[in-house]
Amino acid sequence: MGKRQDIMDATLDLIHEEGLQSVTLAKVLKKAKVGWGTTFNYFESKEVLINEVYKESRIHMGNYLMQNYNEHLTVYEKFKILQTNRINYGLEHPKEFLFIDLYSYSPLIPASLRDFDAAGSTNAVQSMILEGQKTGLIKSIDPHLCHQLIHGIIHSVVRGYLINKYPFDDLQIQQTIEASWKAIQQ
Amino acid sequence: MGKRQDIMDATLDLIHEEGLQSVTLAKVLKKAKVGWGTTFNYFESKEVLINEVYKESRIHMGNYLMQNYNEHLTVYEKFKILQTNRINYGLEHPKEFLFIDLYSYSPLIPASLRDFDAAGSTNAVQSMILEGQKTGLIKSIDPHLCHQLIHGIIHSVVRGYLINKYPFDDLQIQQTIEASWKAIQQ
Amino acid sequence: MGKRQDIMDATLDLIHEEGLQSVTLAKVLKKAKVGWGTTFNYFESKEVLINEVYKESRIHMGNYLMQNYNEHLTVYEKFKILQTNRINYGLEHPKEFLFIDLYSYSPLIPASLRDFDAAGSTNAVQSMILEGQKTGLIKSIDPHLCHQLIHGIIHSVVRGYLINKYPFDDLQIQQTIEASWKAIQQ
Amino acid sequence: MGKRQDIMDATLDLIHEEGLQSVTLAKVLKKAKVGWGTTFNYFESKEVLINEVYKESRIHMGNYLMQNYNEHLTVYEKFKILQTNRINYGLEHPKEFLFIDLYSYSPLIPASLRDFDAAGSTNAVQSMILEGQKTGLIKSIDPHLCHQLIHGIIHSVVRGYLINKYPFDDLQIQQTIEASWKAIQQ
DNA sequence: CATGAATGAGTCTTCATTCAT
DNA sequence: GATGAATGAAGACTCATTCAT
Repeated sequence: MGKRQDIMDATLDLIHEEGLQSVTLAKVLKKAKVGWGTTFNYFESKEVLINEVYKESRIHMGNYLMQNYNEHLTVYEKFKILQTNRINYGLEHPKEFLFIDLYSYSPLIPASLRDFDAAGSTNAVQSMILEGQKTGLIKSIDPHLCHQLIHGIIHSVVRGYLINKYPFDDLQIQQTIEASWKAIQQ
Repeated sequence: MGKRQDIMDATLDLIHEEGLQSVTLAKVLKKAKVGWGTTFNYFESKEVLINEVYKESRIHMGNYLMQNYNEHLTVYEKFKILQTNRINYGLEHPKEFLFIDLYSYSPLIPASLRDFDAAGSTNAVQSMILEGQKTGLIKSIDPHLCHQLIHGIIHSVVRGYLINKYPFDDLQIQQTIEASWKAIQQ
Repeated sequence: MGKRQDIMDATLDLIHEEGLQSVTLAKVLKKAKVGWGTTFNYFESKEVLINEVYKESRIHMGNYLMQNYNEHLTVYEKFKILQTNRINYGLEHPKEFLFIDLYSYSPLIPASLRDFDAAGSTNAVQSMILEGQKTGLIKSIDPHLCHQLIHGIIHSVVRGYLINKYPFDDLQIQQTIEASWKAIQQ
Repeated sequence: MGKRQDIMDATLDLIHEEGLQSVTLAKVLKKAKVGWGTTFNYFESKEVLINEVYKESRIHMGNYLMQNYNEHLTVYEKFKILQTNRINYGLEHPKEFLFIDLYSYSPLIPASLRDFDAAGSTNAVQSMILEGQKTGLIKSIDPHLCHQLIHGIIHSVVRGYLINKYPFDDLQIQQTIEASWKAIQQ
């Protein structure tokens, strides 16, 4: 049971351990304990495999980001939940988090894949921003820029933690979320 | 004179156009219009070539970041200059900017190279943060975290612009710098 | 079945025809009618391939040298059998014989490979010499020198024949063996 | 002084230190402290250079072998002088001795070069054998075979010494010469 | 004469992909 | 479905040779 998943798991592990460019199918199938042919039964090429892993990670993260989120919360509550979820996702699932970050900006990624909105989380962030701007809570800056800004803070800070630059506990998490809120607050 | 530079320029161009992993020496030397042997006369391996390009870019950016900077400015002036310079560097030299961002977090980079402080700009940022925290202008958060935070905003926002997510003119630049200041302001 | 052996055979043929230094994998795999990848499925590098061919040749020769040999023969009978076998091996298997001679003295060979005693034939020669010296049949000279001496005669003479310097039939074989015996006889 | 000789000396040194196949012109000209162009001013190709080094070594050895030799000595005296000289040449000039041995049996050597009789030493050995056979001192075996036999003993034994298999002083030298004489003595 | 930058054919090696079993 | 032997295009790197100065 689960050869397909074994292959994807092994791929993500290898990306995390050795980096995307040094992942070879030979390593993947050795780690996943499957044969050459099996791999190609499930994924028609290496590229497809990588893209599937990315897609799965995006869906996984997308769902995670939407935890505790609902339409009826205040803007600030939405903001806090989305940012907290994003941080926690990075802390709990660093492999997926870093791979998404890396691959999203790689020239190899198909545009359609990069832009797809898993679980509607991108849309949630956008509408939270628009709502905040309408009510005067959030500064009137280009919503995409605003999105990139608060998103970028989280990724940068979590990435810095993951390569061991500094401690990152509850205190730092609060500070980071507050900083990102101040950054865009009216 | 100039073959060495031709090779490095061609390399950086190719990294920008096709991504680090799809840079092959064959493409580089074709673009630089030199022969195989020539490449190896100047760089003992492909790895060395990439590292040299990175180093040169870091030095270039380091010097750029220090423009108009001096010890006697106020904390806020220092902050503004360093952040503005970083943005402008990204806008004027996107190839170097993106490559530095990419390679700095790649598993291929030698640690010594990643951590070297070209032109003292890293140090300038650090001491600006410490000075601001001492005078109560900047929040008391881990200085490395603070550094990563304001650095990350710029990189994220410029990177977003460079892949055409939104317009990015004087207004947006001001907004970004202000946002990054608010993020860490006491 | 037999790709591995095809590759080794082609390698030995090429070494014999063109010399060790002009053996390229391209020639080997063309002669063996296999693809590039196949070669590396069986031998992790060219060096390993050469060493395997050497090892196989040494084992082959080692077994051949021990034909008709047993512990209970007289010293002279042992001597005659070992020397005759060595000559016949050279005549029947010139490719292996010359390659062993060549590679054994090459700086490329790993010491462990050079010194391994395939089929115990080296040991057999040594103990034959020691036994002969104890019974007074063979002169009291350093056993390794003695070994090198009688071994060297055979190799030199067979090698001379193989590059067509003179006829080499039963008569010459007898003369050579007798000469090598007289050389060390008390 | 003598760029040409510097190059040849460096070549022979390198052959001795690293083996014929790992000698590159780059190493030679670095060791000889000359430029690329200089090398090609004196030797039109690498092959020519190697052949010149071989030729020079052969002439050197040829002259050495003829030391103390003259037509009027007895057969045994001639034999002893020629064999002793050959051993001493090996001991005093191992680089040339081993290279000659190696290259003479390499498939790369031009036949004309292999067969040329520097200083007439080959001829001296041949006529010594013929004279000895005529007077009944030496066995009636093919003169070329006989030549190869006594030549081969020396090379094998000296080569064995040079790679440190056993001590080789006056005693062993005498034993070796005597052994080679017994081998062909009537 | 002496030099060394420039060259590219040739070498080993990697790795995604195919296909017969 | 599962397997892995066979493959060859494409990669980095070497090194003898040329030629302008």
